[in-house]
Amino acid sequence: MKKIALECFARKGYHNTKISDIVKSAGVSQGTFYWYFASKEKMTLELIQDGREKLVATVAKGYRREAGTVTDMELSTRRLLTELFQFAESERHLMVLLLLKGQGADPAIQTAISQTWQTFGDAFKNNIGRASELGMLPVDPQGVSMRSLLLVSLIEGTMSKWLFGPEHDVDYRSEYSAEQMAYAVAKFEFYGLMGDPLE
Amino acid sequence: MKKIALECFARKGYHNTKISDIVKSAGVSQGTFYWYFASKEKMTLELIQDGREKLVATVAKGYRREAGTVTDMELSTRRLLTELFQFAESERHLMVLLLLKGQGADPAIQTAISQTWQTFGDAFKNNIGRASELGMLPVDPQGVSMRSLLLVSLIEGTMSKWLFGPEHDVDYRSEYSAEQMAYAVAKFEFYGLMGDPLE
Amino acid sequence: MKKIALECFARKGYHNTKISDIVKSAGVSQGTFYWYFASKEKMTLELIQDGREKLVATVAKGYRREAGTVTDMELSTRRLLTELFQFAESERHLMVLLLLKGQGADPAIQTAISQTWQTFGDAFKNNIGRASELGMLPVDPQGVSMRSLLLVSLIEGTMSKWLFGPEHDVDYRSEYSAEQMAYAVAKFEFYGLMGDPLE
Amino acid sequence: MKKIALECFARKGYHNTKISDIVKSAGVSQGTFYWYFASKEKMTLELIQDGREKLVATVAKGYRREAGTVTDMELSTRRLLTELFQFAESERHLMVLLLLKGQGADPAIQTAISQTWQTFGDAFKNNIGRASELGMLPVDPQGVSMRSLLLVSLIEGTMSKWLFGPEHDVDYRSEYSAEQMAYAVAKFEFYGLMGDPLE
DNA sequence: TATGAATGAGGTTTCATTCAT
DNA sequence: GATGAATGAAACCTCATTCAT
Repeated sequence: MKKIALECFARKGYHNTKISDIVKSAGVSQGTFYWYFASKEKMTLELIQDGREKLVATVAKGYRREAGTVTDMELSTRRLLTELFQFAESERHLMVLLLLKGQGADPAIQTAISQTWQTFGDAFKNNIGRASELGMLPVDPQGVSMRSLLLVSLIEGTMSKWLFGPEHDVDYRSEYSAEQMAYAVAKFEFYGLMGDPLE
Repeated sequence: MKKIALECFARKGYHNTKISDIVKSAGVSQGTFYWYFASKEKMTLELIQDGREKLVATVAKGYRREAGTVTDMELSTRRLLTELFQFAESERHLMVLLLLKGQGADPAIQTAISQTWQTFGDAFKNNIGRASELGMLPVDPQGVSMRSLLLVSLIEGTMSKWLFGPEHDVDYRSEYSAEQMAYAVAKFEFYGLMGDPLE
Repeated sequence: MKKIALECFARKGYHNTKISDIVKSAGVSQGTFYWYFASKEKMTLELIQDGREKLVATVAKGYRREAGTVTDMELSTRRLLTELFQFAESERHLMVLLLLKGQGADPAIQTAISQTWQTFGDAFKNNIGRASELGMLPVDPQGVSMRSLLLVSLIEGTMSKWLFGPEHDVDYRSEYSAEQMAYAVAKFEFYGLMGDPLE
Repeated sequence: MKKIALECFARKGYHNTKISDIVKSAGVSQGTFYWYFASKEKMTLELIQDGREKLVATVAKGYRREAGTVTDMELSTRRLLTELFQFAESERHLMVLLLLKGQGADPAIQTAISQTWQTFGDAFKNNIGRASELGMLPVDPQGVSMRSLLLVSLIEGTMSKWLFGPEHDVDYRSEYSAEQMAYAVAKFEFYGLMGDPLE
């Protein structure tokens, strides 16, 4: 039932998904929903909690960075991004909740989503910090928080647009593969628009 | 009344803002709302339409790019971004609707918001295209669409995080000024993490 | 609408009275109920509050006791009880809520009813206290609280049985008039079963 | 399970006690309830039936009145009341259902409770009748029904207030013992407020 | 222009009861 | 005997919208 609810949320948003929609799709009665979940809100929080765990696991799995040259760093970033984009693709309905449709929901849900992204962002912030200390990145007087802000914005934004396109369509498929995205984003992350993409 | 509605939407989201909230804040009666607007949805669409015009005007105003060196380009980008961040700051309530809280709303509203961002993105896409043709940017085999995707994601994301912080709080104030953000984003846009920020 | 609700409560009890019953009797829509009252509970509390005020006013009106002989006291008690029984008869629906049907309701309502009877009981307690001090009543070693407990129990109980009969029927009418009840209760109050009722 | 149900009813009232509450307290499943009882209502009726039998037995046990003087009568009344108050104390949860919380229940249950009290009242009525015939009580032109009404009201009311206090709290304990109550009520019953309580 | 009482469809949630295992 | 998942009717309540004044 959770899976069905997730799809409904993805397609119609939190508020526009009625319990009756979910149970109709699941082929059970209204009462059954309340046998499994205390309320609509509680169920959504479970959904987000589940999603957060998967997302964090993916980040942890992707982040195997051996210290070394900038090229090593770029490579390992590419590996992480590939994992991330692949995960996002395989969990579109979850991502639409986390990236977009949670916005219309109730405060408790918003908070849960924000925390998820904060956990996500922290992983990147730590990494940039470590890389700076190792002298692999130029020192930034505005500190690590600005850089991680830029970085996370970039990743969240590209993920969202790659998955759902400009219209936020759940069934949108980009012309680019997860690997291509990871390559392009990693390149941009390190070298910006000036980076030689052919290199 | 529009202004008040915008603030309500910004604070509570579209669905959680009731007509009765708006009119109570405005000090008028329910009926009066329906004398001015055909419906909640229509009013919101007006709000977005107004916002789109202002946003486009700001982009148009900021984009005065004289062809020249990459440094010229960076400079003019910085000017545009400064305008944008300043505009966003002065129109927080509008931006929260466009960037975040429109997500919970009805399809027509979502579409209007998407179109607004598409208009926004097109301006950047055209510019990158022209710059590539003039040989100011390395040629990218994945074309201009990937680059504008990255760029717009970066700008939208940083704007959102700068304005509302990690918790999406309407009253959040960043430690960075609009100018600082514009500088950092422009730098990152052109040179990525490797760009020497002290240069 | 309050009046209609009171009658419904009187006939069916709090829980067995649905909002739909009330509005159907009133000939309005469900929504209208919620225009006037915040909730079923809030409305019932208003009902009880209104009732308490009337009840207290009646007690105040009836209690004009000039110090004097025991016969004076009995007479003034009879006057008070007459007022009370007449009031109860004219407000049957209120009394059924206060005396009986409030029992099935929610905690807040129960509390409000309890407080009403406490206010009621205090009036009697004060009076017995004063009468004892003036030497009009034999001194009771168990103090005034036992006596007022007995007295209030007697009055509440007889009122309830006189109004609604053994079956708690709202439409029950006793064979005794309010005056007859007041006479009998006052007699019993002062002399018990041994009091010569013909005197 | 009946015992547990009785306690639940006593604490929360009939309607506010859910089957799920009862079975949770009993440590069995919902289905088990319906293996033992046909329905919530039927079970409650059983509860009341059981209670009625015990109550009647208590009255029967207490009522051993030898004809004689008024003092004999007062004494035997005191004995009966002592039995009654002791029984009530030992069966608080039953009494709260019979005296108070049955009010919110369904018609069939109300009727069963009313009948219980009628049975109860009849015992007293018969007794007063016999005492009047034997010339032990002054003749009352309003007949025996008024007197028994007063008497039963007094007893039910004092029992209720003694057991549960002004707030109808199941766990309330009066400062008076069952014997003290019986003494005071019997005194009041025969001599009213004028009775010399020290005699 | 402006009011505010009235509407009613539809939302989430409750809970006594059933039934296959 | 006992379970617990499943049911569905019906409850309370919400809120965008209407309309007589």
